Amino acid sequence: MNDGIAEGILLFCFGRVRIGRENTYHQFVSKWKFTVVNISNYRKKLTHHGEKYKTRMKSKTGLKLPRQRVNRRTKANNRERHRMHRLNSALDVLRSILPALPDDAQLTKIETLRLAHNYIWALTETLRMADHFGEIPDYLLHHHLPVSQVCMEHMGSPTSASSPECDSTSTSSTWHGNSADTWVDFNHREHNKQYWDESNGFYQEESSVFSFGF
DNA sequence: TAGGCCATCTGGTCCT
DNA sequence: AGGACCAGATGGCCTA
Repeated sequence: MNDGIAEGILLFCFGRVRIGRENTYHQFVSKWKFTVVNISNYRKKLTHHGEKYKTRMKSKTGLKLPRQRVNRRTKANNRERHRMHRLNSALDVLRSILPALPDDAQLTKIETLRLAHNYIWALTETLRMADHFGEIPDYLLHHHLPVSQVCMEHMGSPTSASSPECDSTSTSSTWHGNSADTWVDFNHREHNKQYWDESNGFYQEESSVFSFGF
């Protein structure tokens, strides 16, 4: 894979990154440089296992449970805690292999999954286009196109059907939703509003132009 | 202070 | 029976 293709993937994948609750996700991609998220800088919760919940448990139930049941519940809680830790570890691994943001802001869980989804789709699309045309498609590198237009142009392809912006098959309200999400055009540092367009089945941008180029 | 994100607890369900 | 998985509830931390 040459630098042009790699760059195209990065641009396409990071074309939009949710900035959500604060402006800590400064959008930037240094050419063909993947930065591993500094997981150690991620704010860790200063909680002691179960300590802060004992009070709630006691007041909520108000009952003295049989010792056997308490033991079972305790073991189940430990298993569940370890299961969630494994899940979080897997998410950390996923974050580490995704093209990372330059600062140490860590992607949230949902952002990690969405970015991974975008990334896989971009890789797949890039390979498909490279295989078909022998080069990276222009819209990944130079052209300024509305995202919806790019998606519409590829609505027929199997891979594009799974694109977050193009997915018209999903009925998940948590993925598309009906509310506007705030995204950033990282090339222009502009905040754009996206709306789920029910009639067309894709995100419609308030801003009409989306840049894929530097 | 409200809202977002998170860890944890909990009870239900399914599977081995 | 016990473990895995799931979703709802709860409360802490952080930021705007």
